[in-house]
Amino acid sequence: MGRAPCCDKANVKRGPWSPEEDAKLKEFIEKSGTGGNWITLPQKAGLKRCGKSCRLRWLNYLRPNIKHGDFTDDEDRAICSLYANIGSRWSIIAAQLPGRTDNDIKNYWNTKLKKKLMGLNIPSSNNQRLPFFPSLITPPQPQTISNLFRDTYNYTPNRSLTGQQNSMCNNNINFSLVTNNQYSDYLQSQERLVNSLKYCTLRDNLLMFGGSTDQASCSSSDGSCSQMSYAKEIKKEDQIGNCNFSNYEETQKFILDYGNNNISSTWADQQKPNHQLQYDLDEVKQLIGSGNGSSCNNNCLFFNDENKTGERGMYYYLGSDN
DNA sequence: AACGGTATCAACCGCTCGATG
DNA sequence: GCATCGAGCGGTTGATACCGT
Repeated sequence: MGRAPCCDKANVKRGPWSPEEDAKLKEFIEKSGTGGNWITLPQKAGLKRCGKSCRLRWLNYLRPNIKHGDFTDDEDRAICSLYANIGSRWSIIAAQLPGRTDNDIKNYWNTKLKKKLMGLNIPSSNNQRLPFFPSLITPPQPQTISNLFRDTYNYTPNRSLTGQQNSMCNNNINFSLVTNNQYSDYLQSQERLVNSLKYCTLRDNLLMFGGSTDQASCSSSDGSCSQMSYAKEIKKEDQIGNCNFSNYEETQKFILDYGNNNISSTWADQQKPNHQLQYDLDEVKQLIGSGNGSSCNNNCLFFNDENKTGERGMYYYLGSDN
């Protein structure tokens, strides 16, 4: 048995709202509020509409300080950065953009922004290296950086699902070529990576994610840093796609800022690490290779480390050690 | 002017989650 | 612990505006 409908669909009006209905709803809510009950609101307001419809109309169109259209470059950047990190969590993204609704952002993303950022050529056959990078970030780029991202595009769609789940240190979220070879998933991952790259810049051979291009460099201790300081160490022959760190010096230390993973906090809050931990290369390799769902996106390295933190699923910022 | 294809976006649908009894 | 309900969410749809031929 299916769920009971939220209202009598035969007796409610559907489709576009008339100016009269808008005025009625606006006047009622401004006068009486929603009362925390959308289901009974239309009856009280004298509207022949479903409560859900009223709620949507109010939240997306009638409530004060709503902005429509004309997204700014800063808003574009924020949307892309957030999408690259958390995916299509439109309500969370909207919460970071005052005056914007989740519906608006979703529509904007699906109809404009996505296309604006997608300059991708779809491979005509499997195992084909994908060209994409030069069209999105203005050349010339330092060779090491180019190679870093080019190497992430060794697409091998026929790889087996068996075996260890490799985390992908490619500045992407859930770039799961190994665990999921569905082509659509691959495209989605690509899209997010492209979105990340669109808004990264180079400063002193460091890769900067998010924020404005003139954002000052910072130490890894202040928590606002979004730099991936190890980028300059990557060599062409490194196998970044499966997190092979073989070209790192064994004595190299990784500073990992201990962050929080409270998704409901504001975006700014999530950028503030609480403290730092220091790992050597072996530890990092071990954590990444543990197969416990570890992953890497933007400058965040996700893994479980119960030994040091006593908690699971926390994430860390890969900071600078120099 | 007519037509077909595409883009846009408001609105809907169905699901999940948390609150409540 | 379970059932029920409403709010909220993300995906999808459909009307229509726009554009090219």
